[in-house]
Amino acid sequence: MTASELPPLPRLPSREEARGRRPARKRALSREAIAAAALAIVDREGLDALTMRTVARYMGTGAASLYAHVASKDELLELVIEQVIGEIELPGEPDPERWQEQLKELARTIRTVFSRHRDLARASFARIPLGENGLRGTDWMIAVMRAGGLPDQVIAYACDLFPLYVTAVCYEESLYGAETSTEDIAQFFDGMRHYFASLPPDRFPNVVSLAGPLTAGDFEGDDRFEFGLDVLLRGVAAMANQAR
Amino acid sequence: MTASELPPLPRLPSREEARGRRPARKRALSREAIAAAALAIVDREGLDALTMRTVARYMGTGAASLYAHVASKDELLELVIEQVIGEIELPGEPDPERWQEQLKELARTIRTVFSRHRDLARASFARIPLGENGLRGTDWMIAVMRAGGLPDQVIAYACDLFPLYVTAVCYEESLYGAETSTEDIAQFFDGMRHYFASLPPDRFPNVVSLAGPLTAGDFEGDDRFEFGLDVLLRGVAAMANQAR
DNA sequence: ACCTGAACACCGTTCAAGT
DNA sequence: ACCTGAACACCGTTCAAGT
Repeated sequence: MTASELPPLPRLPSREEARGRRPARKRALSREAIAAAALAIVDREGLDALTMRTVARYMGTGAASLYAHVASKDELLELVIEQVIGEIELPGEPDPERWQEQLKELARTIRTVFSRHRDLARASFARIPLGENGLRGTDWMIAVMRAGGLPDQVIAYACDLFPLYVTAVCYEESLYGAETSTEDIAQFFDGMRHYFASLPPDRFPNVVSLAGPLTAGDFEGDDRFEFGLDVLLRGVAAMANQAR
Repeated sequence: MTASELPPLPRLPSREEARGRRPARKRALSREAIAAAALAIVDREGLDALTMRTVARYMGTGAASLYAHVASKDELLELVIEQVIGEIELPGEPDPERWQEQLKELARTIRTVFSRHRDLARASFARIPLGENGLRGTDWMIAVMRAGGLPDQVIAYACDLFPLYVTAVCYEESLYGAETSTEDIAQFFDGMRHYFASLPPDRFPNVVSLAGPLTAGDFEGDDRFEFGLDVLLRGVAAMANQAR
């Protein structure tokens, strides 16, 4: 679990860089404890409740004490996300016969894992996972797509595109928070259908006539999510024998 | 531009609903002025600088005064986003011969428009555009895909999927903020390639060997973005003659 | 009816002072 | 060397009091 063997992470230059700020010495144990506390708070009360102060209170200290082990709230989030990515179990050995299905399996697992942690996906989105666990996943994806016989550049771009899609969906879905009941969501979709259906047909003829399908896909099921996976895999598969 | 002719928007129930809060009477002119000020601040200093206080200062009042015209900061953001969506010019009449290219054109335009407004995409992501301008775009997309002969449910899901992809990319790209120079980005990608290349090959063999392609796609050009568009369109096109 | 100063209940982060 | 109380410079939103 230690990142000590990995080379230092590449970063965009930050403003503080100039005035020679040294990263504080940190004890591995405490970093993990802080990350665990942070995740517990997210799981219990959601991302908005995650505050340097709430984490500190959870651990019986003041917020300032955390900065001895963690450089910023952003670094703390990175820690929490890396840990959650670690929960993702990869499907089995890459199988040339089933590479598409295996990629879908991974996507479904990622979605499941994030759904266990409230709206953490919101913080995870748009972060390149360069830690151990993220790399493990990327390495596996490459292996699977190589088994599928895809060209290198297609594989490389797809390694961005798949997680982008999955985490974007997770982000969206996390907005129907834990406090929003299934009925509330159903009613919201119902309301949206009625809204679309009652729009002026001269101005939005297609939206009006497609009100039903636009608001279909029960959010209990996975129709929308599976549709996106299908599209991505068919699209990528179509690039199997092609220079790009 | 007025939404007065549209039916009321469907919403998820909010906590305040219970205690019977009335939406304040608002003067259309001031709402627009506030939205214009907000957009000006975003354009000049970025989304983080957009604050009820900065908007108020910009207009020569206190923050509290804004609440006579706008229910919350979130509503203000919605206003700003609707206005920016209005900047998106739709490609011409749907053409059955060119429907795929036309959809790509729209995607490129959306990306261009958002790139004009700093990191506003961050706020726009995961919002369903139910206003005039968003509906206009959705109606057009449906028309184009109908010209392409796609099944209704495929069209409906694709109306979610395309904007999801485009805004997700915009979100990501907005993280390389205006203050990050092209060289900084190039160096970051360089650093990432070296990072991948210097990982332990026994643990991450595929990442190591694919370090080049993984970090390819100059961010000046649009390779990555175009790859995603290609995948989406090939995938959706593959569903043309299929029950779903 | 509209506007607003002041306040409330928060933030992330810093830093001098303690142990 | 590590920890922390207090402070700094902010937030979104409310509300009593003004006009």
